[in-house]
Amino acid sequence: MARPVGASGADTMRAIRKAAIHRIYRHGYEAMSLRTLAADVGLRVGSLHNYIPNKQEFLGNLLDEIMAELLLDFEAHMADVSEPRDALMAFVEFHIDWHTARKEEVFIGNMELRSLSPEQYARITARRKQYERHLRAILERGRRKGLWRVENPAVVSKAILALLTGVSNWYRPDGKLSRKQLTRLYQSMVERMLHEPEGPG
Amino acid sequence: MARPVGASGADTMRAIRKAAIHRIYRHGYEAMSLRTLAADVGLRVGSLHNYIPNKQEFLGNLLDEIMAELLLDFEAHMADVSEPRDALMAFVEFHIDWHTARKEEVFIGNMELRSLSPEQYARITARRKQYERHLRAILERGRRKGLWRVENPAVVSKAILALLTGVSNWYRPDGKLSRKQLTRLYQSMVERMLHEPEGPG
Amino acid sequence: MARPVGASGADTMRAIRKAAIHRIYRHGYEAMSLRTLAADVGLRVGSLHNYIPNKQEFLGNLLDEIMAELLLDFEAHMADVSEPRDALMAFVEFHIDWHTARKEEVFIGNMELRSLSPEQYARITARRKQYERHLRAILERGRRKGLWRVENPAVVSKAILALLTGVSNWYRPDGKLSRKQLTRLYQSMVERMLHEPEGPG
Amino acid sequence: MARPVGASGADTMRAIRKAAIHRIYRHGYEAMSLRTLAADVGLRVGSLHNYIPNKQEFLGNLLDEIMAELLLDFEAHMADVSEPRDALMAFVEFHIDWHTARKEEVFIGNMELRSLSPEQYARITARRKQYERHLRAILERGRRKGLWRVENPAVVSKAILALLTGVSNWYRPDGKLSRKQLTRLYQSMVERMLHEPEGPG
DNA sequence: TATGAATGAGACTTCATTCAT
DNA sequence: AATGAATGAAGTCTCATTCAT
Repeated sequence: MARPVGASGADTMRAIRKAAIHRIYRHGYEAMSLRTLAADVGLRVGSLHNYIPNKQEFLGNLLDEIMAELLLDFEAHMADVSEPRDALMAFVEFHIDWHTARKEEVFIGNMELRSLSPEQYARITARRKQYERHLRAILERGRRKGLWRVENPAVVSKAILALLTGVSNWYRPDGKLSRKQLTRLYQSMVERMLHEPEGPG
Repeated sequence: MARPVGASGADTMRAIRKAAIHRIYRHGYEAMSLRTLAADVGLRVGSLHNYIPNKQEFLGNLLDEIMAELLLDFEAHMADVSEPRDALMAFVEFHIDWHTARKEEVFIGNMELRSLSPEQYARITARRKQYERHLRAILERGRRKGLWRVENPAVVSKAILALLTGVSNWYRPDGKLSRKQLTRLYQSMVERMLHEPEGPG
Repeated sequence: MARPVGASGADTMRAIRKAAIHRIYRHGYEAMSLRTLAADVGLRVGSLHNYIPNKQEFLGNLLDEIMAELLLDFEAHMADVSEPRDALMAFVEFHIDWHTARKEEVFIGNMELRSLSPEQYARITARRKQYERHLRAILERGRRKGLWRVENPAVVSKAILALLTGVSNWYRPDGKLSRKQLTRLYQSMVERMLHEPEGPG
Repeated sequence: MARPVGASGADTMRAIRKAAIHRIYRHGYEAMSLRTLAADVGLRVGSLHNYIPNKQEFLGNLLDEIMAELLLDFEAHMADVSEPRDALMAFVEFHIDWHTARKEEVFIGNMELRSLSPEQYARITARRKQYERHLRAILERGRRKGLWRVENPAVVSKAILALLTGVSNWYRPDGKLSRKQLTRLYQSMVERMLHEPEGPG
C-alpha cells in the first residue's frame, strides 16, 4: 500500500523510538514484542523492518543515541563552568534535570545493558564510563584545590552517582517538590558528603 | 524415567532457586528460559514443573522470599540497638553487608518488579516499603532527639537508600576495599549528609 | 518464509475450517492437534495463528457459524410454508437434508458442546434451542388446529429431533436408500407418531 | 507408603472407574487427565498405574464392561418375554430405564468409540451391534406375525434406537415426568410409529 | 512504504508413563 | 500399595523475520 498522507519516514522513526522507550521502560526489552510496538505507531509488524534492521540492533542504536545525547547535553551544560565547586553544583543540577526529565531513557540506559550483544555493550558502556569520568575529574580537581577531602574518589564518585540517579526511581513531576527545590536539596546533600565532619569523627 | 538414586526434592528446589537467581541477575527474567534453567540443575524442562507451578508464580515466590529474608535478617540485626545514631550506623552496616553478600538477590529484587503480575507486585513492594519505613523511622527519631537536621525525611531516606544500594552495582569481593572499610566509608558519608554544614552555606 | 505466489487468506481460512471439521468429526476436538490441522492445509503450525486466535476460540467460532448457517438455511427453506402439516413435513425434509449433506458439521455441533467455554456454550446452545423451538411451534400450531394429538410437546419435539438426527449416525450417500426415499420414510414415521392410535391403545 | 487403613484394592478400582466415567462424560476421554483422575480418588498419578495398565487400555476395558453389563441386564430383563409386542414394550422400558439410570455410561459408550484403538473398536462395536440386533429381531418377529408393518426394519430399528436413546440427552431424575410416565409415552410413540396410518397416506 | 502470508525457532506447559524407594 | 522424582513427547502459542505484492 502507499504511504498514508502526512506520514514522513523521519516522523515514523521518531514515533517508533518513543514507543519503544516507553515499552522497554515499562516491561523490558525482552518483553517488548515488535508486533505491539508496530501497533503503537499504527503499523503492522512487517512494516517495522522498513525502519529497523532487527530488534537487537535497534536496541543497541537506541541506547547509543541516548548516551550520546546525554553526553552532548552534558558538555553544553558545562561549557562555561570552570571552578570545581561550581562544576560540582552544575553536575548535580544537570544530572537531576536529565534524570527527571528523561526518566525512561535513563532507566533503560541503565537496565538494558544486559540485553546487549558484547559489541554493543562495549560501545555503550564506554560512554557511561566517560560520563562517570567527568564527575570524578571534578572531584579530583576540587581535592587538589583543597576544597574538600575525598579519600577515595573512585568510590565517592560512584556513591554520588547512585545518590543522584536514585531520584529517577521515585520522582514525579507533580510531586511536592519542584525540580529546583529538589536540585537544591541534593546539592546540599552532596556538599555535606564532601565536607569534613567537625569533630574527630 | 524414574527417580534416580539419591534424588531429593528439597535439594533440587534449592538448586533451582539459586540457578534462577543467577540467570535472572545476568540476563533478566524474560531472557531466562526454563529449558536452560532446568539444564543448570541437571533436569529436563518438564521436570521443572514438579517444583514450580509456572514461570510467573516462580518469579513472584522468589522475590517474595528474598524480601522476606531481607526483613527477617534486618530485624535480627537491629534487635539490640536503640539509640538513633547507633541504629543508623547499624542500618548502613546491615544494608551494605546484605547488598554485597547477596548482590544478585538484591539486584533482581529491585529490577524485576516490572515482570510481576499486579498481585505479586503489590505483595512484594509492600515488603520493600516496610524496609524503607524502618530507615525513615530511624531518621525521624534522630531528628526528634536533635541529633541531626533532616528537612525532608521522605527524600533523604530515599537518597540514603539509593546511595547505599548503589554499592551492589560495582562491589567485588576481591576489590581494593574490604567490606569493613567500605562500611566505614559509607557510614561516614551518611553521617556527613545528615550533618548541618558549618557555615551559612 | 515470505508469502508464496498465489496465497490467499480467504481460501486458506475456508480450507482450515473444512479440515478442522473433518478432524473433529473423526477424533474429537481434544484429539485434533493444531500441527496436523496445519499440515492438512499445507501450513506450518505457527502460520495457523494468522487465521485463528487460539484453539478454543476457533472451536467456538466454528460451532457458532455452523449453527448460524443451519438456522439461516432453515428459515430460507420454510419461507413459503404456512400450514402446520406442510411445515412439519418441510421440517423433516430440511432436517434430513442438512443432517445427511452436512453430517460432520451436525455431529460436531452436537458433540463438542462439552469442549466449549461457558460463554461459548451459552452462545451456541441458544441457537440450538431456537431451532428446537421452531419444531415445537409447528407441533403446537398443529395441535391447536386439531391436526394431531400431542400430549407433551416438549418431549415429543425432543423425540422427533432425536429420531431425525439419528440418521446422520449411519447414513451413507451411497447406501440403499436415496435421500428422497429416506425423507419419505421418516416423514411417514413422524406422521404416525403424532397420529392417534385407532383402537383403545 | 503402606496402604491406608480401610482401603481395599477392589474398592479403589471401583472408585477409579466411577470417577473416570464421570470425567469422560463431562469433558471427554482426551480431556481427562490421569493426574486429576488420581486426585478424584485420593491418589497420586503414579499410584494409578497399580490399577490400570495405561490410559488407552483403561478406556477400552471401561467401555467393554459397560456394554457387557448392558447386554447382561438386557438378557435378564427379557428372560420371560416371548410375544413380539410384549418384547417391544419390554425393550422400550429396558432401554429407557438403562439410559436414564446410567446416563453417563451410555453417553460415553456412544461417544468415545472414536477414541478407541481399532482392536478395541471392533470388540466394543460388536456388542453394540448385538444389542441392536435384538431390537431388529423383535421387529421382524412382529412383522412375520403381522402385528405391524415395517417396510425397512434396518432403518426402523435404527430410528427407534435413536428416538429412545435421545432421552438420555435431556432426562433429569427430578424432572416433571416420572420414569414410568416417560416409558409409557415412549412406548406409545413407538407403537404408533409401527402402526399403519388409517388413510391412504 | 505498507501489508499479508508464511516460516522456523523456541517458549511455556501438560501429559502419560516409569521406577527406586 | 503408594509416593516422589524424573522423563520424552507432544501440545499450544508467540515471536522475529522474510518477502511477494
